[in-house]
Amino acid sequence: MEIGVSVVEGEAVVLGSDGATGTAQILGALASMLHDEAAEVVGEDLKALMVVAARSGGVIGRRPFDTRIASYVLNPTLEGHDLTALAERFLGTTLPTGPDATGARATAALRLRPVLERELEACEALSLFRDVEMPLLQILADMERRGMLVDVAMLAALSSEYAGKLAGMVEEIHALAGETFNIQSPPQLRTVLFEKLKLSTRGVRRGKTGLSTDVDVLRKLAKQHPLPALILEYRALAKLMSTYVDTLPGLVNPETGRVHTCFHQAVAATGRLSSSDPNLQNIPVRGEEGRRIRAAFTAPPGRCLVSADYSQIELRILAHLSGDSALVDAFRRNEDIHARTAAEVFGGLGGLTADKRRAAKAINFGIIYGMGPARLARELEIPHDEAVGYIAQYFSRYPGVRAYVGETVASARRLGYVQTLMNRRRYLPELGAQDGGARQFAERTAVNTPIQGSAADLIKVAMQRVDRRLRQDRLDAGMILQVHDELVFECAEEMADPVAAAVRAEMEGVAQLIVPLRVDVHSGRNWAEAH
DNA sequence: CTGGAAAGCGCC
DNA sequence: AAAGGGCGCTTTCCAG
Repeated sequence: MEIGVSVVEGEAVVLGSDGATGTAQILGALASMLHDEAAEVVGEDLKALMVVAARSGGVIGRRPFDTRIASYVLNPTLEGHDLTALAERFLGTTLPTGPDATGARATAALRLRPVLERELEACEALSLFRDVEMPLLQILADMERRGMLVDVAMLAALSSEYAGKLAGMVEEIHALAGETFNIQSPPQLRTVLFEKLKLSTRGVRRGKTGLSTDVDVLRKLAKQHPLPALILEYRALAKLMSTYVDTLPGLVNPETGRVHTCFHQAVAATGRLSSSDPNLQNIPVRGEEGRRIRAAFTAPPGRCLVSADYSQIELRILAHLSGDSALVDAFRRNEDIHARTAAEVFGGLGGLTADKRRAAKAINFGIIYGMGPARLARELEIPHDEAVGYIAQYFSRYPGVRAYVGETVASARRLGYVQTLMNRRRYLPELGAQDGGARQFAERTAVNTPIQGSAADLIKVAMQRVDRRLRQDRLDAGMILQVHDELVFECAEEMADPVAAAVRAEMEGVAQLIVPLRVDVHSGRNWAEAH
């Protein structure tokens, strides 16, 4: 049996191969229909359907085909991945919309499958689609359904505490400024800093509307006046308050007492997942207050959280892709990579200082992102020519990386796209742009995307391996979160050790790169402890 | 009133 | 020259 599915306005419309259409409003009926594992379900946004089906014990066939994700794998940055756009692009038909058009839309989904499959085959991405992205669909649905427990009382306590602190800071800031103004308004703040207090604007960057007041600028200004530092402190706390402390409780599902984030599988240009409502991929971790918020993400009594994150996965991928002998050597010896770069760039003499390591870390990341000397100079607060020297020294010590960067950009210009380890493709038409700025941006993207995107490939495969292993071993543990290089599980407290061992083994064994993959695993009562 | 741009910032 | 890659969310501010 073949079923076309179109999810319109959150309502699943099912089309049987006999052509009969119907709106499945009763979830039980839908689930039983989909319980037929022989069914081949074709449609868009199948994850929503899987969440529904899983609730009633149903499955979505053996070989689901999601048209949106197929389109995304073919060309992630294209504007429309919806059925209407795909029908236009691949079938040359204009699809009707609305409640009466569901049958036509489901039919289009069925017709699109063979077309999209041929396209995927043509760019050798069929395996990525069929063996990685489609199996991930069910895993993400399960993760969303499980959700994560949030200690709302803890957040409420933080809220009162922060409210008091913020109120005090507002008074202090207004007193220091000599007037009351909206601290959260960059234009008003700009007036206070540069017109009223007449702070020096030397070296202050400009945005589109005038002088910037962002964190870098305020840090510089802090040397002239006590106000900027206070603003920074206020902003940090206000950010935590409005984005997390006061918002998260409202996103807790009253039936489960948990937050059920939505993972998006066809959004990020590199192949990464994204997360929303709430975004659990940007929960604070740095700083004392950040960790207090993270600690509000917990496991229920008797259970605990296990977190496993890849160590330096992007730099390891750079080592693999470039084959640079020094970089490969460093990882094979399991060295501290930032210390190694510090030694290479600054010489082994004088020993490793905290400053040197911090600088080396900035350079290591800068290379991945295609950083120029100006940015490095700003970040390290050093003269521009010194930054130029460091970058030159880096490339002379890691010549394989230099060659890789050059070859990657050249190949991208020739082909018009770059690819990841699993043939995820990203087209970069801007490489041929007249506008130098746009072209350089595309060149940085050409270098970064294979690295970031390959990391995304690997962790997606890892998710599948770990999920299968946990089921095989009958471990009472469920994956609940993915944060790009980290997986989080909830499990029975006494199972933490075997879960950790299984997770580590599956993650480290996900692929044989020319350097080993390393995973750090921790467990705890809450996410801060487990990190 | 809503929508969107801009600025800013949390994470990897 | 305006900058390192990728996201999502908040607030402000202004236009419709």
